Amino acid sequence: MTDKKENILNAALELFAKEGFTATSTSKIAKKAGVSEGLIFRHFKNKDGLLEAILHEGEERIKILFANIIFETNAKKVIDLVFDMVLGIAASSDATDFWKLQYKIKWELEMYAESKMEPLELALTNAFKKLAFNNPEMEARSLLIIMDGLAMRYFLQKDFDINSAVNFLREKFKQ
Amino acid sequence: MTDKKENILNAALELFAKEGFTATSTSKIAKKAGVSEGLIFRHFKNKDGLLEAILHEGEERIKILFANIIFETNAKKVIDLVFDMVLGIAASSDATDFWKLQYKIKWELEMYAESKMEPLELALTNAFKKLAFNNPEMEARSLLIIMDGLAMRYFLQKDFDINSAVNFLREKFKQ
Amino acid sequence: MTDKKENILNAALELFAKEGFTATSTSKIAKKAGVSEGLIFRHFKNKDGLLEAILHEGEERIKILFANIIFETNAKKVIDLVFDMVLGIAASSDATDFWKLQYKIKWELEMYAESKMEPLELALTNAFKKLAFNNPEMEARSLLIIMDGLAMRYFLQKDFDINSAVNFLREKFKQ
Amino acid sequence: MTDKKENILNAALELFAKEGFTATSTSKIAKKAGVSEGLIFRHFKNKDGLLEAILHEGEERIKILFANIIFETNAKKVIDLVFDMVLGIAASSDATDFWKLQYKIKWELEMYAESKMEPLELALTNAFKKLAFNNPEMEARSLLIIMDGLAMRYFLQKDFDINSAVNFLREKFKQ
DNA sequence: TATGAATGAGGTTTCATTCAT
DNA sequence: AATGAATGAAACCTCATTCAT
Repeated sequence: MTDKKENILNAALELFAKEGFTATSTSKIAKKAGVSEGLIFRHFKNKDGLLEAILHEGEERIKILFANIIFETNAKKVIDLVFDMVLGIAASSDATDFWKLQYKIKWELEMYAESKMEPLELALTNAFKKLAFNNPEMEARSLLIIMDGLAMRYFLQKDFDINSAVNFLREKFKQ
Repeated sequence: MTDKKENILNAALELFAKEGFTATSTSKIAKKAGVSEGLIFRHFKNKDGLLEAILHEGEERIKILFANIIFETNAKKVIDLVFDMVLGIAASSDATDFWKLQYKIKWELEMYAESKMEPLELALTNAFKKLAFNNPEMEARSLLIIMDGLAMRYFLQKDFDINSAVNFLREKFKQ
Repeated sequence: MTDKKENILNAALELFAKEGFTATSTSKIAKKAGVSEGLIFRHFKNKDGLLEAILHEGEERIKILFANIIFETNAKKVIDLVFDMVLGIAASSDATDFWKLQYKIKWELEMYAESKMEPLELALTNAFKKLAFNNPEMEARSLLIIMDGLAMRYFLQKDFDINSAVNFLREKFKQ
Repeated sequence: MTDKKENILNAALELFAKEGFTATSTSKIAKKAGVSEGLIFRHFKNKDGLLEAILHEGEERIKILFANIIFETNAKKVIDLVFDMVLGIAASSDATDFWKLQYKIKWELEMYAESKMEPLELALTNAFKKLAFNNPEMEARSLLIIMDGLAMRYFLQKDFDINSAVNFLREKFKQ
């Protein structure tokens, strides 16, 4: 991948995450990337293609992130890792941009990537089963719902204290 | 308020909730409302002014909704009512539009109306205190975070079974 | 004439003089006049009609102004009065608005009301003839041209010292 | 500069001069220039930017015009050249458009470009000094005021005979 | 007489996209 | 691969004007 193509991808990720897909114009992206507007279309065909490319790169990244959790065999550790993942979002501005885009796009395009989450839900279900929870499926689903709630707050509430919230909920899932 | 003004407000609410604020053009709103485009600007000055008007109406509606919970004295009932409220979202398409807009706008404009939620958080804190929970503040906050997670799933995941999720989590908060 | 009609006329005069005819919207006039926009059209049929009304009032005012000069029999006094008239423009903000509008409209609509000036030119020609000038017609015409130049500077040049310019030119016409 | 950019500039100059800045729509300019409306904004950002570009080109043109007068050392010739300049306006339709725009814009935007005229006023003052006039500063200023008066008449009065007026006034300044 | 709701045409500007180079 | 000129459609908004009350 050429430098300029990367620049476009990075600029678009940042802008889509900050302002949303529709509200970000290709000209703004080109300017931020230090590139002519035409080049965006040469590389990605159209604005949708650019988004697709970003989302595709995102999927790869998510797969890697999830892999670390899915291949964990210690049940308690699995649950802990899920909570850690949320804390990880807040750890780097890069990760923040990345996840914020994922959520913003979800809302703007109204699609919840259930399939992407499935392996994680399965891993969690399995962990809760091992820990002899009554309803491991629902337990797993609930945990992921909470993750979404936490992420939402972190992204949208200026002074949200994500650490104490995560710690508190972590305890709740140790029964 | 004249009929046509109402029509505009209704059309805009529906379209903003379905397509988002930026992606909805004033001409689309006018067409749906059966009204000339200019009338939107006569009544609301701006597209922003139209949004503000809708959001303002929304605040009033939220105040009423919350009042029913806040003035409940039975602690267990308070918590139950919060869960019921989430179920209420799914009960009518009108309520769905209303709440979906609230969430979509939050994401598009990146603002979490913390202040609006404060009275509810206080009422919940008080309820958990009465029920002798260890950390009533965090318990209340967590419950609201979960509400956000549930709403998010309901709006974005096609086949999400909100009822069973709510029922399961409801139990979790009975310790 | 009703109060409100007068208000419209005054507001329009002021705004047309300040911002020009095209650049002044009927809604701005209505707001400044403290009147509904519709009333402008009730009284004056349309925006052009409003301008016409103002211009018509202006003609009356000009006739009166000119009368004082035209009926003067002392030749030297006639010339002096023309110079005094220019100084008079600067004397009151009301007169400034009035004349500024006359000039602005001339430029915007590209019409020089020669006929309006004819009696004045005739009076001046006659005065110069009495004073035995070689070419009284051209002398009169030149004086009026100078008046236009002076007015233009007064209206458009921030720090223009109209008094000293008038005094200097006044001497020039005493040969 | 591309052909189309030039076309826009020319069309705008002509239309602004004929109809005024506010009254000329960008769509009219585009049509006359044989160009898409969007191109105006790509090249000049704004309608204001387009005007600025025209005015900027105008300044350059004025500088060149004035240079010929300012570097003249023969005092009588300097004064003659100023009168010639006015006659020059009427000589070509291109020059007419150019100067008409300068005047129209002055009136529409209410700004007299004193600084632009300063070098000319200085040169004239110097000329009158050399010719031993009593008050060379005022003499120079008056001459320029008269130029404005002449230009105004030429542009606004249908049948104005600029030649005889210029010739007459030219004599007046030979004392 | 006076208002205020309403409109349709047209205004400036932005946008995604194409194309010649 | 990369640019920059160019476009047409559509965006938001303003305007003069009409009409029912």
